[in-house]
Amino acid sequence: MNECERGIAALEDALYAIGGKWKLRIVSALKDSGARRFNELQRTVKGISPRVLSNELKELEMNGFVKRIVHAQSPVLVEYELTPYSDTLKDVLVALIQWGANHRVRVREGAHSAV
Amino acid sequence: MNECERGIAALEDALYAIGGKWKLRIVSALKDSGARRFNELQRTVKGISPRVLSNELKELEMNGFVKRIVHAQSPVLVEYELTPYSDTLKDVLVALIQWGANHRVRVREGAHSAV
DNA sequence: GTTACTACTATCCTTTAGTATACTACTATC
DNA sequence: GATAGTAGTATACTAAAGGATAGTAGTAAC
Repeated sequence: MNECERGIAALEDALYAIGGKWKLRIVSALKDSGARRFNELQRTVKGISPRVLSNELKELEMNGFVKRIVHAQSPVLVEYELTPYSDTLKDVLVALIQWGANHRVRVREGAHSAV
Repeated sequence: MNECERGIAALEDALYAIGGKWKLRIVSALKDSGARRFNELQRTVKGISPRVLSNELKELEMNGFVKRIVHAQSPVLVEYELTPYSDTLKDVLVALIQWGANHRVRVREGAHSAV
């Protein structure tokens, strides 16, 4: 595996971790509101189905972005919250947002702007 | 559309522009070698089918990353090359690669490392 | 004991992404 | 005139992502 291939692999790991329709919306919802329960999240993240929410939370947990906290009293209460590790995404997300916002304007303008 | 939604939209534009299995491999191939013809690219980017290569090149062109140059002599020769605009991806790609490389190590280690 | 909440899982379906491969229209070579 | 290269397109398929909706197991309130 040469340097270029390692770069592509790292890139794909990163894109896989934050890619898809819902992951960043869930992270965003948790960022805004702190710990949330499953059904609360389903109401907050508009349009997501419980199946998809469940899958995405598992992947977010596997990637270390989200912690699942079970409060064992009755009835069982489960909360999801962001980990400190999720903050490491900040720089890369800011870079993506800035580039994306600029790109959006550029494409809207029909790419007439120089360079 | 509030600020958060605009951020998500910008993010999705960015992820869409660089996402998928092939876009960055094509960009990478063009970066390494300068202008390339269609069939050259198909040989360089291992495993891509002509259909997908054709689709991806059209999207890359629409996004302003790639320029399609037709040399009208006979036989017709078509070359694809990166635009200066494609350089604007550099910072965001570097950030993604660094984060992804770190994340890969972290996940391999079973996420035992602090934070 | 019915209703409603908790946190999900299961099943099925549609849509999107990607793969495989044949084919076209043209030019050039042997 | 058969073969091979140019730059793709067309058709048909599989695989992965996501959507819709019903159901489960438990608790609690009315």
